[in-house]
Amino acid sequence: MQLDLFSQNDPDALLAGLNPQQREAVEYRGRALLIVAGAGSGKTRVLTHRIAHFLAQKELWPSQILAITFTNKAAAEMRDRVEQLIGASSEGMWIKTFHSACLQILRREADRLGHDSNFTVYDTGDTRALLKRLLREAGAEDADIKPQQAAAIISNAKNELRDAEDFARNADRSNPKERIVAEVFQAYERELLRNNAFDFDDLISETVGLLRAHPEVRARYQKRFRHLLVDEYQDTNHAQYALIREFTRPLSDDYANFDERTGEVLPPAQLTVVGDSDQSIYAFRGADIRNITEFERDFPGAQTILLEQNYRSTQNILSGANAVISQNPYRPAKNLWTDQGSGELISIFTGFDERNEAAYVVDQIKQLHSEGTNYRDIAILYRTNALTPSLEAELKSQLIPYAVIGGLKFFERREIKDALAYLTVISNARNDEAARRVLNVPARGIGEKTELKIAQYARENDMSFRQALSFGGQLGLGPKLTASVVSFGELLNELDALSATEGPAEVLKLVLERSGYRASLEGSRDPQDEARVENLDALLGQLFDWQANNPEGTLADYLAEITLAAAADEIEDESGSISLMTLHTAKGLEYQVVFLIGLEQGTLPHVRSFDEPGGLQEERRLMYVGMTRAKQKLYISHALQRTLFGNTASFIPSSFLSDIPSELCDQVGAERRELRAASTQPVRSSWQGAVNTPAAIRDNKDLELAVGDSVQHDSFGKGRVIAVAGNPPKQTAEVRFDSGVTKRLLVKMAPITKL
DNA sequence: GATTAAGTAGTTTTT
DNA sequence: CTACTTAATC
Repeated sequence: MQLDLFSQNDPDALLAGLNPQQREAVEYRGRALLIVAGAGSGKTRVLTHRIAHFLAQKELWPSQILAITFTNKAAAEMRDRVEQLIGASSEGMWIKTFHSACLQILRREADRLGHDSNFTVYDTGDTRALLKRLLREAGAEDADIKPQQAAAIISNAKNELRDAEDFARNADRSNPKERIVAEVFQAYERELLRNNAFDFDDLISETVGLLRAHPEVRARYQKRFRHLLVDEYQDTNHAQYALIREFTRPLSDDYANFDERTGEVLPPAQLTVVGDSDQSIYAFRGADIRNITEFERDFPGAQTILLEQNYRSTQNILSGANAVISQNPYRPAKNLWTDQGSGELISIFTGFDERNEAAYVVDQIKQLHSEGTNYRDIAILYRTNALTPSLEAELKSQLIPYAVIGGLKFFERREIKDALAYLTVISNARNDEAARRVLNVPARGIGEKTELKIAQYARENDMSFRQALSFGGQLGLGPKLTASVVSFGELLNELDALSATEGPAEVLKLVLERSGYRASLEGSRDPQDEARVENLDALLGQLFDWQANNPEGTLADYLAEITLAAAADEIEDESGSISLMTLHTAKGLEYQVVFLIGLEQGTLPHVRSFDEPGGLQEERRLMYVGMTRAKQKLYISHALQRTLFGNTASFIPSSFLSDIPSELCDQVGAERRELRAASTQPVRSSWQGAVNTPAAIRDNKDLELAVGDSVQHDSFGKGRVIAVAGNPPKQTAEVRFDSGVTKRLLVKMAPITKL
């Protein structure tokens, strides 16, 4: 405590231990500062020290600072570190993601946009479901537009700050696809408003619209936030860029803010951004790399400071990553270095297939663990979520604790979405989507026909779906159905009333009981429903925890928080598990040991990137991000064949692999050169050590071969069986390959197919 | 209108 | 391979 007070009173103490560039970045004062921070160069340290320095110098109060991070987890960490530095609470300081900062502003200002402050935030699933209905109603079947496509088009438009009218004006009317999207876009906006909802992209774009349309609101927030700090600036899209501008552009004289003591006109808020164009990996989401490359033009007089010393990785890892990223054209020269020494070589493993690759990875993990590495310091990273099953199977069989971060989410399960839909319609009576979702959950005998009648009645009488339930008697339904509809409406009203006095967790508990949902699952014969009850209990437990941490939190707060949660937010620092996640999720994180798997042409770089302009460069940046997550040891692996979505295909090693200088690598498994030539027996000798579970090896089942049969071998190519010996399962076949070599192969296990 | 069966289409990355 | 839609039957 004594020390904390000391540092608070002594801004210079905040500079101790920083390198000259970091120190400059902390001390710089001016309208705009760009910190170009290479991977692992201590940017969080610089940001937190800069904030603490402002506070220690008494230049700013905590409440005058707005810091934007990429995930809630990063925000929490930044808050912790600032508080440690200043030895006091950072109360009033906003450290949030773009989305949660905008959420808070919109909650406050919702009425200006025709929404209530308890509006619902639609996630991608909600958006897709709504668009699906609208597309159907617009008769888009023959136009062949999938909800996902429409969602992507609309999302892109919003990220460019183009609204539905704008889109319709510029749409190509002769193109039926575009005409329908334009039409559906407008209907979608109407529905969002009617449902008292915003989607992900609205949170940003509507806030920008709000600040532009209401100068007095903009002036108010500009007066409040005197300094804006933005992390991961290279991944901002146009809407986010525009938002930053609204916070930092001068106000007109009519709305100018004044310093209350001196009467001086207050200048606009100052801006600090941190980023690294080499780590820009969200172009698909509209991130515009020009935001960072043209920063100095956008903010005249801006200062740029480069952080090039890396404190995270060994020189070998760094050199490897530099070698890969330097293949990218139009890249500002950067020279990341470390004084930590060369460290271990990068291990590169060639697996026969994905199971063999998984076996190798898990084998290494077991060894690392036995040598004292904690599980939590190990991560396995991959390009796509589809690569996890083989890893999970192997980790499970070897009893290694692991956590898949992101991927198929808990909150996407049907029963969870049902329960949340109940909470949504209770918290936001205008939300028809949620009401319709649970109309017949559990089964109440209310089907599609009745649902349409209710919806129609609601539309004709200009009321919400939920309100219309009370008028069930006027729909011309049978007595049984009418009672069912009306009592469902009463159930929602009753739960709504309870939510005024009870906390969100109690409400959920009552929802599950009084709706009969829990009872119906418990009484079901379907074995899946047993797991569903457990999941609901897990949700309930989680909500009770949340309520304990957020005693003032409302249902709307809870629902928004879980829709805005990022994958990385799931990571528990105290866990004793290794972490599995995509390269995207891994951004900003670091681990002692990193396994980068699936380094094949088509996986990383991904096939879908091949025909996108700049796609390959973005893939290379992903590779760079992945490699630079490793502190001590980096393993990279690829498989010669992989079974994805049911079919098996051969893959050649990623072109990124050959960009890594061979003197930095320790080639485990077959030599790359030889594999390409397919001239030696590649795998057997090399991966033997890694495989300790025969089950993980390929199994040809009851393949029968006879002399004269033609076979295709994954490494050796085509060949002809010249002899067969022994009996299954140890039967061997002697095969003469077209290349001239003759091999004896175990029929059951060899990577061969009969032609 | 519910339940089950068969068929079909789709599979990057995410706030 | 699976998740989802459609079709057929109770």
